[in-house]
Amino acid sequence: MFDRPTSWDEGLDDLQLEAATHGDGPLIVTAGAGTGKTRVLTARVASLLERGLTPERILLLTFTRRAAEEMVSRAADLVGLRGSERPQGGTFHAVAHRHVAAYTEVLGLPRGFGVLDPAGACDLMDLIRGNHSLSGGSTRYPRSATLVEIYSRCINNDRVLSDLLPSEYPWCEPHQHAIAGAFRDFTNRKRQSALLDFDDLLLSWRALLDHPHLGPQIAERYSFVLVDEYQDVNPLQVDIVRRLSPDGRGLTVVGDQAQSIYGFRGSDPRLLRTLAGSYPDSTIICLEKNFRSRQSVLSVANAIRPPEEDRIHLTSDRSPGPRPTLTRCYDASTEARTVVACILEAHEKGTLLRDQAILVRAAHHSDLIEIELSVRRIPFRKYGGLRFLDAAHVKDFVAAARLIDNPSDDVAWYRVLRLHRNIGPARARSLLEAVARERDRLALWPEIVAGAPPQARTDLSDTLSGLLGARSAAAPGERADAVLAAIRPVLSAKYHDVRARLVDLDRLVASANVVDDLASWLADLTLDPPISTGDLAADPHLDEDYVVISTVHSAKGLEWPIVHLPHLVDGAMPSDMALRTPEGLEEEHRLMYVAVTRARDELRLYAPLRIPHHRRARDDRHSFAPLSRFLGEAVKATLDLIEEPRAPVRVEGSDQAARVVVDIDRLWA
DNA sequence: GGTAACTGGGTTTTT
DNA sequence: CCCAGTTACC
Repeated sequence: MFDRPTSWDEGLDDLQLEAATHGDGPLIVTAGAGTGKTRVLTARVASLLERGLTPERILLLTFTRRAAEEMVSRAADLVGLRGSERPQGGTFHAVAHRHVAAYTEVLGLPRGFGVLDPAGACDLMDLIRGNHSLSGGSTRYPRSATLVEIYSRCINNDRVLSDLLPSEYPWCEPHQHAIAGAFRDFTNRKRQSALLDFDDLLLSWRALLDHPHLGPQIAERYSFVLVDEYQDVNPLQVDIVRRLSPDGRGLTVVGDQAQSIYGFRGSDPRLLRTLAGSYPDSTIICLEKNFRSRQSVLSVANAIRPPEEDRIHLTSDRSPGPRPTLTRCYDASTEARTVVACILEAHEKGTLLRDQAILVRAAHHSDLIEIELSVRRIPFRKYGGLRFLDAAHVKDFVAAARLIDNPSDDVAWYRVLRLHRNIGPARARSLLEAVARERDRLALWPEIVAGAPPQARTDLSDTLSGLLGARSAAAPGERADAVLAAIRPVLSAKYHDVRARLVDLDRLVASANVVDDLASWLADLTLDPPISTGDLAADPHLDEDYVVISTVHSAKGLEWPIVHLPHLVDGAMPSDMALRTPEGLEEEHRLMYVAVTRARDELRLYAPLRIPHHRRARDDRHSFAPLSRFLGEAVKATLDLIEEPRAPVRVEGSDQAARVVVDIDRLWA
């Protein structure tokens, strides 16, 4: 019946097996870091499939698309399922997009709606903030990125602006009225432009599930709904899950409160804790057996695991392994040299570069390390931080491509118009006013050109006629090609380093060759942006060896034999940006826990005495201790593991500060 | 009235 | 390095 290379239950321990084979009552798996929750989910999907459940009846919601694909395809392989018959899987946003796009009429949405990414949302907010006395004058107004953030928080946490503002954004409170006006305008403009931002996707999905007939019908399509990383859902996503499985039948949720690190996106660790209460007949399985790390790494992890109700204590059968180290460095550049020296040392002892990762709180914390790596010609790859889609030229291209299918898209128009010389914000705005959104503005391009300043007309008409021409190309690849051809001249005029940028775009265009239609390709690109241009490259060399640099957030769910954690200094880790509220510090604490538990064998902590940016705590922030309490815990735990410290080691222990100096000679080097 | 070119201050995390 | 604010030019 099934062609089964390996059994899906192979190597699972009793608890994991229990979770994987659980019946259809609500199941909550609390899984500490490295306890095999991915394996459990995969095995559960495989076991359901083996029981004969049709793949379409299973929905797997994950945090990244990669995780979904990995689990779904592994489960399918385990039971020998082939081809197109696969369970449905994806991020909340990707699945929302799928459902919403299938029911546009019911939702009163335009058929060819576009997806507005966060950067686009900022552009739109920029476009309208002037109308709401949120710019100009001598006052300092919230930046458009902040406005979008506030907007998103209101939606994802179901909180009213007047309630959210005083507690979370007190300095914006004086502008509350203007902000409310801007938000109203913001939603209107999105509607008029046939655009849905990330929040709208979730809102629309929830609305669809609330539909009296369709909602239950859609929910009943799935006998089993599995949610990964539940600690990172926000109230809006909780609503969606509840509607997909009102009584909890067939619902499986996996998560770890101590790894909830997306508060800024509205998630709240309490949502996992209170879930059991809302499904009274739920089964809770708690996984504490760690299969990833050496005991010495776990000792540090357990020491800093934030005290929660679940009392998870990780244990491992693996040998203790080398003790974690904490290295104090004089400043950030000493630190950079130290980290790189450690990487090289491990490399010479036989650890591949790609088995080592450098994890940082904020993308720019690795700046000096990146320089040091480049100088020493050590290849590295960076995840998190600036994304491919954030590069100006990529945004230009995507905007131009969006106009083809959706000529009412104000955000895209605004960007494309401003690409041209002598067209700035003000002219772009007035040109847009000239042709009503309801008409096909791309076909009416001569009207737009006529309104442009004379110096800009030739370029503008070339671009716009080129874009209109692109529309007649049938294949998505050809269309993308034509779009690039249409904007190539203006790009050359705008960027002095066009050549490098065109290489990126050529690669992007090439990837459009294998898709069915351009609009959904753009939506996919927006919902799951490639992390770097490298991701678009056809075939990465298998023998390629590089160090991974990643933000802790982007490292979630991943592991490496050796993990380096630099920049453990107040202001950086924990980030002083997070210290506005007590919950902020708690989340930083969990972030540290996530970082530490990425290590399989070796953990190396680095703490510079000073960092380049001399920012001081502001009045509206809680002042912080010289060394935060969780680093103190890590230090103590690390010290406990050091049997014979190499002198000179100095320890100053108090609740406020505990520090070790291991590499004191570095100070004078 | 609007654009381009320059200056100075500030930099979290991401679907 | 990106953004906002300023100034000099069209």
